[in-house]
Amino acid sequence: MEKKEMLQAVKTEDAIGSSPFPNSFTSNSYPFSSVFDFCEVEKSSLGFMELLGVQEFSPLLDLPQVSTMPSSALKDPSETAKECSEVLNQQPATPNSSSISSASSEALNDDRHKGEQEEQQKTKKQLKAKKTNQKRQKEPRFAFMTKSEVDHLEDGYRWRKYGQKAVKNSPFPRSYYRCTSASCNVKKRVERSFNDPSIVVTTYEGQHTHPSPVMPRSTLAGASLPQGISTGSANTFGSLMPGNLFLYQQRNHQQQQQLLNTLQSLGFPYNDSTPKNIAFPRERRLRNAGTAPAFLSDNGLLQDIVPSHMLKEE
DNA sequence: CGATTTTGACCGGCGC
DNA sequence: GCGCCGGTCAAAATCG
Repeated sequence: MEKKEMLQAVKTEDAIGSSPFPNSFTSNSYPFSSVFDFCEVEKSSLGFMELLGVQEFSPLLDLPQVSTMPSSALKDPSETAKECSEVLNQQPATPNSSSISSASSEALNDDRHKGEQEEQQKTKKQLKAKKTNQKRQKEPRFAFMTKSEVDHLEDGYRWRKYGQKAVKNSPFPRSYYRCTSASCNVKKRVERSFNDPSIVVTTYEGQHTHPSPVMPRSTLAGASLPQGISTGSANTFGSLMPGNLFLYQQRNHQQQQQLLNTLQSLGFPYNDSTPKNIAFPRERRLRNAGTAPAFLSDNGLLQDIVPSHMLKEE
């Protein structure tokens, strides 16, 4: 019911100002009017998982040289939506994009020499500093809000959890995941809204450097991209969308179509000819055990939307 | 037994 | 400088 309200609450006035979109998202093909544009997709109470909103943000981080970033302007608005403050927080690139931190940390360690340990720590820190510096600056991030019983939504990629932290002012922890594929450093944060525990906020960071292991090649990864959207970014989207859309189509053909239209209007790389045969490894069982009937066991409504040859294809 | 999760420690950034 | 906080590491535990 109140989803609309919530989304509006989350939607901030342009905290990032007139920031350009990432290189890969031109204004033509990706018609978000501001960084925090949302699509309200559906407010049915049917689903256990609903796509509530979509954010694309941190475009500034994609700029090649981000040396003079007014961090104050990028700091999260903090008032608008506490439950999403983390998502909105831009954390843009340290003001100095080079390697200052690593140098200083080395200096700090100088007096306490512990032989090997020190060296290890040094290298660790250097690595970490480099890593974080690079990542923080470059990776575009996308936040999705879904209504779901499960925290970690299946999106076609394999993730390894590498951390969990308590979220301030929230009883729900935030989990940190990393794509298990070697050389792919896409990250994902998952947390529950503290206002509405049924809502899961998933934040993706980075671009997959490989096709989804679950939906190999012809699915969403660049297959039907509007002009100007790179496959890299599209992968980030594409990897994410199917899970949500899939549930929709289980529910109602019309709703599914409506969702597709909405997403299309937002420039999502998704259209009718996009195959939607997605495998659901784990959560599938959970869903089936819960409110969902056995709709996931076959193509079901899938056939209403997807041309049959698509379903066969893989 | 390898892959994944858990969890406390650690680090850097930031505000005061 | 200090403390808080978000994010990450990595050893131990757990899972399949």
